[in-house]
Formats: sequence, C-alpha cells, structure tokens
Amino acid sequence: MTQRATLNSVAEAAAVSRQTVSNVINSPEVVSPETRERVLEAIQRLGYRPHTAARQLRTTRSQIIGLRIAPVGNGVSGVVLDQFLHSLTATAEEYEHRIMLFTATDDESETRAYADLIASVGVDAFVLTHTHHDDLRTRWLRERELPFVTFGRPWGAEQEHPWVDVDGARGTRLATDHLVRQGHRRIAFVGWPTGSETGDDRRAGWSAGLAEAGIPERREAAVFDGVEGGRSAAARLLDEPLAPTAFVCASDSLALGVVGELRDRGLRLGADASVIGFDDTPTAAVLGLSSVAQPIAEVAAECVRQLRVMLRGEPGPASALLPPRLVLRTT
Amino acid sequence: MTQRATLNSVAEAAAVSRQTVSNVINSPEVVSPETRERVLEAIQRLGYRPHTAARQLRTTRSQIIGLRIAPVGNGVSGVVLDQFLHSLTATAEEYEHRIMLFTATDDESETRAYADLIASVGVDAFVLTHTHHDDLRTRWLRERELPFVTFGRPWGAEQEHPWVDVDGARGTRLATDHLVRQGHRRIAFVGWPTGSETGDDRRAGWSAGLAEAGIPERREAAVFDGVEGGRSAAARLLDEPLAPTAFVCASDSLALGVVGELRDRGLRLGADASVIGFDDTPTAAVLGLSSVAQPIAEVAAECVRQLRVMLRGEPGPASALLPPRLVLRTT
DNA sequence: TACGTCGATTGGATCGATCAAACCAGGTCC
DNA sequence: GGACCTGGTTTGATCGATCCAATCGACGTA
Repeated sequence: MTQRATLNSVAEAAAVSRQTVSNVINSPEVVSPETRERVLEAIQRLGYRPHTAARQLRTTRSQIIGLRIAPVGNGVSGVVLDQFLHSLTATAEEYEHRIMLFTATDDESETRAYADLIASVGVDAFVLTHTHHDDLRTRWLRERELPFVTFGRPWGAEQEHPWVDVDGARGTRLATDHLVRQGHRRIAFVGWPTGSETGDDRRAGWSAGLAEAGIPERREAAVFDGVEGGRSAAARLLDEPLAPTAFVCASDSLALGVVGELRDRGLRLGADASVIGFDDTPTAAVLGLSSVAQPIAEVAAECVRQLRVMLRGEPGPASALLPPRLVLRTT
Repeated sequence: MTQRATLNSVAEAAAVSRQTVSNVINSPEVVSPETRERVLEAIQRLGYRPHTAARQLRTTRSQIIGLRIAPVGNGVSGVVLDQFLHSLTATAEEYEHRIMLFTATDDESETRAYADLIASVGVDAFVLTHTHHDDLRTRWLRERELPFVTFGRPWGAEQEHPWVDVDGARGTRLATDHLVRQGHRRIAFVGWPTGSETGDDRRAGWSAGLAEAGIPERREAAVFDGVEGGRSAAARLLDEPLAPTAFVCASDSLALGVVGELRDRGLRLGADASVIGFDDTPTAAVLGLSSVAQPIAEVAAECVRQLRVMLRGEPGPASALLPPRLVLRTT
C-alpha cells in the first residue's frame, strides 16, 4: 500500500506501454491474447484500479449519477424513496456507476444544483423523483440535452422524456377486484383532492374496477394525506346510510386513519370491514394492513438501464410503466 | 454554455495568469485587492466553477464522503437513517463536500468497498453507522489511518476513534422521569434481550430513573424488536398482579405493539396507561404516540465537523454524546 | 550604484488517465 | 520490388487544476 498503482506502474511490471494496459481495460479485443494475459496478471498482482478522476479529466465522463434527496416528509410513505435509494445504488454499482446526493428546496434551486454539479463534479446524469405538472426541472434538463430519467410520469404531457413509473391505477384496480371477489359491493375510495396526478390515477383504477363489476355507486372522500384525514373520511363515509364495507385508500397513512376509525367504532378489521392501503410501508406491515406494493427494485433497475442507453448516445429509450402487486395481510 | 469555463479562460478574460486565478480561489490573501476584484468579476461573468476532478488529480483530495446505505430494515426505525442521510448531505454541502453512496452486505464486503472507493474514486473519508462490538470496519480503517467518524459509540472500548452518538440512557431517563412526575409508580420497560449495546444503554436510563425516584421494583420484558414482540411483552406484564400503568420502550415498534395490546384490552392510552417509544418515527407521530427523539441534524453536523477537523490533519477531534429530547403527544 | 528584501505574479512540470497518430513487423497484390 | 494493408503496439499531446521555483518591480539600505 506504499504507493498507488497506476497505468504506468502496471505497464512497467508487464513490460508493455501504458496505452496497452489501457487497451486491456477498455478495449481488450485489440490486444493479443498473450499480452492481455500478462497485463491482467500484473493488474491483479499490483491491485490496480483505474483512477476515475484522471479518466474523467480526459473522457468527460464521471460515471456519477446525481440524485436529490428529499427532506423526510411527515408521512410514513417516505420509506418508499428510501428503498428506491438503496436499489438505485445497488443497481448502479453493478455497472460501475455511483450515486451522489444533493439537496434542494424547490424546483428552481434544484436546477441551480444541477448546473453546479455538472460544472464542478461533472455528473453524467440525474434521476428525478416527485415529478409534477409543469415541471421546471425536466424542461431545464431537456433544453440543455442532459441525460436524465424520472421516477414518475411527465404528467403535463407537454414534456417528452424518458421515465419510469408504477401503474397506480392498476394497483387500486387489483385492490378493488380483490375486494369484489371477496363479495364486497359497497367499496369506498379514500383519496386526495382532485388535481394531484398520482391521486387521480389511483382513483381511476378503483372506479374502473367498480364499473367492471357493474357497481354504479361511487362512495368516496377526498382529504389531505395523513392519518387524521383518513380517520375523518372514514367517519363521514360510515355515517352515511348503507355504510361501505371496504375501503381502498390512496396511501397507507389514509388507510391507517380508516383502520383507527373502524376500531373506535368497534368494527373488526377483516370480519366487519376490509381496508387496503397503498405503498406497502413498514408501518402497514407491522400493523397487519393489506397494501399495494410498488416494485421499487425494478423501478430502480429500469432507471439505470435507461440512463445507460442514453449515456451510450442511443436515441431515447422506451419509458416503462411497471405493475404493482397486492400484498394481502388481514384476511 | 458552448464551452466550459476553465482557469485558463478566466485568466485570459482577466488578463492575468491561471495561477493568479487559482490563488484568488484558494489563497485570496496573496493576491492584491485590485487584481482579486478583477478576477472575481471574470469568474462571475464566465460562470466559472473549479473542476473537482482536475483538482483532485493534483491534490489527491476529492471532497467526497462515502456512506454505506443499509438495506431498508423491516422495522419502522429505518427512517432515522433516512433523516440522517438528508442532514448529512445538507451539512456536507455547506462545506463543499459531497456524499457518495455505496452498498455492502456485511462488514467484510464493506471494507472491500472502502478499498475500492479509495482507489478508484479517491473518497476522502467515511461515515459509518451501526457500530457494534468487535467491529471489523473500524479496525480496518484505523490500521490504514483513513479518516472516518461513526454514528454510534465504539462499543467494544478496545477501539479508539472519533464518534458521535445519542445518549440513549438519557432518553429513557427523560421518559421515566416524566412518567414519575405524572404520578406513575409502576413503570415497566419493554426492551431487547441483553447483549445489544444500544438496548442495554436504553434500559440503564430507565433503571436509573426508577432508582432516583425510590422505586425498587423492576417490571420488564425483553423481546425481539417488532410490533409482535411489544404486544406479547405487554400481555405478559399486564397479566401479572399489580400491572404496570406506564411503559418505557426501547423502540417505536415495541411501543406500537404495547399500544395495540392495551387497546385490545380496552385500556385507553393516556387515561389508563402511558406509553413512550423511542426514535420518534413518523409512525409514532401519525399514531399520536409519545417518543424519545434523536437530534439527527445535530448528529450529522457533528459528524461533518469532526471529519473536517481530521481532514485538516489536526489530531483526533473530541467525540460527542448528544442528548435526545422527549416528544410528548398523548396526554 | 549595487544589492538584498519583499510582495505580487508568472511559467513549467505534474497528477493519471485517454486520444490520435505514428510506428513496425509480416503478409498480399500487381 | 514497391505500394498497400493490417493487427499489435508505442509515443506525444491533452484534459484542468495545483505545486514549486523563478521572475519582476519597487523600495530601502550600505
């Protein structure tokens, strides 16, 4: 460990030029098998690892992917992003890419952070989360033709760019279908006020499920995310004549509120009423709540795949809408 | 944006040599005020940002801090690390440092990752979490005299190194004292089996609190972490004669289990029994559970401070044991 | 006048890699 | 025999910064 192994020291050890060593690493096919073998042996023996900073200086490629880490929201669904972070790091590592974190307070400061990271660190690409209507960030990145993927669809539709997302409607549809199969007919939806793209999407799946089952009624409540919201929504719905027997919720937080209200009224989960949440958070898991799980590892893998396609300079890769799955816990 | 601004282009624009520009950035005091002003203006105008890879190549300093991102555990306390991650990134940014993530499956693979990151990326320092008895990683890093801090004390005590931690005993002590002031006398502790350093520490605070209050009995249960564990622990304790009226728990998961069991027995939280968890997770927040909160932002800031001291080459900085605070929710 | 000092600035070498072009057998083709 | 490939390898220049030694002009001093 006395001295770092460099291309030169390896070259000397293998009695070839540094360029040949470089070739062994970057385009092995141009090197004759015998020398290649000898060089590889030297690399092994000296424990040589290419120095990314030096490489970057010449190639202008850092192999670094930037990701903004969002402040931990008050909800319990923050874990989803945490899982995403882990999966993304793991997948990126398989391809010798690294994840670098940064913070930002809003869209505009985030674009400033992009500029900074590109100029100073030379970040190759970005992964964005929390896409929303009229997203400043995607516009900014597109204008500069910088590679990026979003975890979340380009909701405005005026923007075209590679993305990966989970089919929320399909998730609530799965939940609704399951409840229908269990014999439920009065299935309510507890969601957010219209206007939130993700929320509207999730509502659509429930609505379509009921339509398919030939159920005309639409019992629903729109509240802000949180346990209290879920609780009051449930209270309102349960007070109506012919109260619902099942609840499909747009989030685990809402579902927790519903469960709380049910419990307070002496209704047993599973026996008297069913509740299905969204995101399959650890909280849902520990409380035995059924929930729709997003395939986070697959989302991360797909993000990395798309970035790699773009970094190779190939045309815009196909975006992906992945199916969630239903995790059943209470019977 | 046609061409990247470099030291040379700035130098040309300001009609000085590149070294002078470099001096303006790195040791402004050696440059005369007039030229400094002129150079700063040129930097501003061209939007120059030093290229870290080039700098690193010469200085062998990358300004990058490595952090292993742990797979999301099954518990709800994973968020604590998530918060830590955010705070760490934010604090590091203030000092022009960056956080780079990596994964590892165990101590040994983590040390391999260190070696890799140092050789290829040239990471300056590491932040470790989840320290434990006989920690391979800290030994490995110390042997090579690499800068690092741990979030967590060096439990074995055979190891000496900079660390930051939260005083768990003080946290449970706060909780216990609060319950005593509320008039409780039968205060149980729900924790983990002995042998877990963190767990033993948290138990100690509770025990000391009771001693101070002159309460001899030690009602307690040791179970594995999780809601089920908390529930069964509560059941056992409540079945004994003279059941406890309050519970201090080693984690929010355990506390949630206790709350569940209380509810099942028709006992009202606050009125009939009090429960205090640990970690102040969002789950605790949404369910209205009191909990001991770790000062995560301060921990992160202290980690960065210590690393900076070490990177300046100064002798080992003083480690810090930070006090948690009690977050009261149910009355 | 010559010389040493000192603050401010400059020029060349260097970090470790890749790029681009040159080089060098040995063989093919007319 | 000379021109032309071709696969394998080497050499010199370069990316953008910092290190280090040298230079320069102004000034005080013998």
